[in-house]
Amino acid sequence: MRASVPITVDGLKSACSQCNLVELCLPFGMSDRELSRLDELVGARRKVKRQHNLYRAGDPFEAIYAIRAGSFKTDVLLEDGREQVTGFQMTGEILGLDGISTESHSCNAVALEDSEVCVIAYEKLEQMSHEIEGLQLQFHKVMSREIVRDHGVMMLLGSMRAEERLAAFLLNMSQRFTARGFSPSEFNLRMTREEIGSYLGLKLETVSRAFSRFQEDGLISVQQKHVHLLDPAGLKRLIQHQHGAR
Amino acid sequence: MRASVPITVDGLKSACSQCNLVELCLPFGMSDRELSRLDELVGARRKVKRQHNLYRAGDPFEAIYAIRAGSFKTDVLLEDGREQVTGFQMTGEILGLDGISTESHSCNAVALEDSEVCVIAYEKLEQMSHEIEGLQLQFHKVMSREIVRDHGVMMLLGSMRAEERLAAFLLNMSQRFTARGFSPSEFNLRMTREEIGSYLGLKLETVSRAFSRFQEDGLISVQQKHVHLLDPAGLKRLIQHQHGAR
DNA sequence: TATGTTGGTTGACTTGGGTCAACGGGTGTG
DNA sequence: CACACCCGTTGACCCAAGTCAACCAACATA
Repeated sequence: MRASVPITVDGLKSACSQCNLVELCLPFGMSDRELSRLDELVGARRKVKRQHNLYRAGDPFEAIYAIRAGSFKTDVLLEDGREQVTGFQMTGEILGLDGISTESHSCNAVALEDSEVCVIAYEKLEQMSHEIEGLQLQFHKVMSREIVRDHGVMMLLGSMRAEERLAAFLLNMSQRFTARGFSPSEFNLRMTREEIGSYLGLKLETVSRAFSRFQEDGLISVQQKHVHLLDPAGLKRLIQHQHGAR
Repeated sequence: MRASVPITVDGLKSACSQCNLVELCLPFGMSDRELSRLDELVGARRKVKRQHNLYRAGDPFEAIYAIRAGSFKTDVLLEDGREQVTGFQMTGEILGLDGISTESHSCNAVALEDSEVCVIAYEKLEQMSHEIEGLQLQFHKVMSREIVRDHGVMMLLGSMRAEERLAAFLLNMSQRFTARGFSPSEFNLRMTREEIGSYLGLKLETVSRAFSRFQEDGLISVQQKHVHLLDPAGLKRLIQHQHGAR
């Protein structure tokens, strides 16, 4: 199994006001004055090595985390060992919101590559939300966005066929890479076929076959984790007109 | 199609401090003093007739809603007409949180029976959250609970077989009816087989067959929307040991 | 540089749940 | 009170995706 949680707290404070992820992360839309006050909020950074947990289901909830570098997956486990990946998170996205409701985390967060997060003590966030106008609103928006995103995944899992799911997944990845200044059409996935499958409610073989099919059809070219979207419009079309779907 | 939105605003103010849903709803865990201040927050009640929309995807976001009586479903639609029910909501539960992120609603909320909601203007909620200690925390918990709930549905859609899904659904309904002081083992569903199917990612025929199967096996007795859980432990077992699942 | 291990692909076969169709019972409306 | 329509049930058939298995490529470790 995985090694236990490595807590590597850097002494250096993170500065939101200096961070190039501002327009993706919690501080989005806040004034300069508010931003500088926000710097107090972010306590420290923490490095998480590939395959290590940022937190586990059942851990007491104390902080939320903004991804500064790298990427994560979150998953929930059933008693009988079945796993469901509930999301993949990239830089600027917030992890740990699930923990607020019961004051303990309800899922596992695992780094897909060596990563670094900003630790935001929840108590402090609550307190500063009372003071900083824009922070409360922005935090609510972040939570709301997570809810909307989850509804999208439910749509995908509940009413799309295998190839539609993968197409939607690839387009979503593309869009998120684009928002981070990377190529919309060419990127390296950080997760395995099995993790993609778990997220999409499919077996890894089905994911692999769908990749191959897309390649045959000239929609993409894939080699291992490297994906090149050759015909994004074609992928979109695939989702819209269901081919006789469920 | 459905009739357009009927806005029936009662003049009478709702009083959280007088409401018997306190321990289920937004005010949960707040002090008496805080509770009485909360009464200002809830502007008016609004009645929504069966099959009518409380709000629709695209509507500008202005308020969230606490269900005072009745029940709702929320759903998202794809361009090609596919529908996915994202949730069923009962008294004391909060609707509309999806709207915060983009300032417009991302799903439809439809009453499953003649219902009534408390209208909570979002602006006012924001403002009062700055002032009332417990309100902000409680609101965050409500949002977080929604996220956790959605993860549960993703688990269900992504890694359970048809009968497991229905069993999980029935146990969830039972638990929620219990929390509202109704029988844990006998209740009337408010939604059709098709709506259950959409929620569970199944066709209505499959839902119907699973109901029949459970009845044959002596786990439940069903007649139309009336359900009697004869062997809840058996239903739980059905979920835990997958019978050779996907 | 060898070597084990993990991740990905592909094929052959099986099956759970979707599809199509017929039918019967409830219920809400005029 | 009657009629229509919607809702639920059941059967027969089919297909998308799961299962099982073999194999290969990449990569990490010795």
